Amino acid sequence: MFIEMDLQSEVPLYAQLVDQLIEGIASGALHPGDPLPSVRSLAADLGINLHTVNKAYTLLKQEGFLQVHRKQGVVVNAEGMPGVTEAFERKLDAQLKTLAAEAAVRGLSAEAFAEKCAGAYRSAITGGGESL
Amino acid sequence: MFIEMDLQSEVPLYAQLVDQLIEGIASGALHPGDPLPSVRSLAADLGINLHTVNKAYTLLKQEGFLQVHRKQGVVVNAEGMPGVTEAFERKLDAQLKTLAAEAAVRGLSAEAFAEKCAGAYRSAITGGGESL
DNA sequence: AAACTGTTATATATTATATATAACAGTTAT
DNA sequence: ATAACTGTTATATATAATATATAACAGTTT
Repeated sequence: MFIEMDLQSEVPLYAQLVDQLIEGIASGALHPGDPLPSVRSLAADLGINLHTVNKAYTLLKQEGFLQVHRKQGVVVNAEGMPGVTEAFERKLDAQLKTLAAEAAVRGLSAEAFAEKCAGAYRSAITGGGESL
Repeated sequence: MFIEMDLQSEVPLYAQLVDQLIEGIASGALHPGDPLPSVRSLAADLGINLHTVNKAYTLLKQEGFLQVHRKQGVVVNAEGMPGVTEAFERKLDAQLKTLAAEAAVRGLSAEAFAEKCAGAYRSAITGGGESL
């Protein structure tokens, strides 16, 4: 598995897992229909509790990223990913505004900020290594 | 005051206050040297506790956004704002990557994401109203 | 002297996070 | 069918984060 937990991080473990699974889908490491490890085996691999994994799976299921087939277990939603909902747009706008404000105050130019954002998108869909 | 607390938000009150003060500086509503309300009066205005305001002020002071003159009280750092530190760059990169990954998975194009980011920066430095 | 400033200390209540153990119904493989 | 697995649910516990309440202190300001 390409997932690693940072026990020192201020980000909750279940949130780290949610983020990394979405990044896995964005990068193409995970495709619609792909099976995911069971809550117990993934918890064992990561050295965390079963319920922490289950919380992440449940959140991703509620948002439409994952499905649970009674047979195959948990899989990446084979019917496609959720679109740009109003709730996501609100979250995106709010977080971008907070980040942009601090960036501007610290003297990061609009162009430099834009390049950071573009790089983050590129990094997300290629998975990992930064380009220039 | 231009600050409003959302008691229903999942974002902690002290964090909402931190964000809105930084946005106030970014938009030009607050300038270096400008005095801020006392922890007691601002807490009373917002209907929250003195210690919640103090926590926000303390964080902003540690990061270099605010100063406390024994006479004038708390002011926006008159010696200028902190620059782009490595810690901020790490936080910015990590949060942008998370947001970009979800945006990409949901089908938001690189161009649409870039425009959202540019709009957030514009919105931050003008303060509020969205442009097109 | 009175009213204010940030700061610190102590205490309490609520919620979020994470773990532990156990059990259930359904599925898969031996 | 028995055993091993699946997600799911329930219960309990421990720790940390968040927020409030009350009080006090030293230093300013009026």
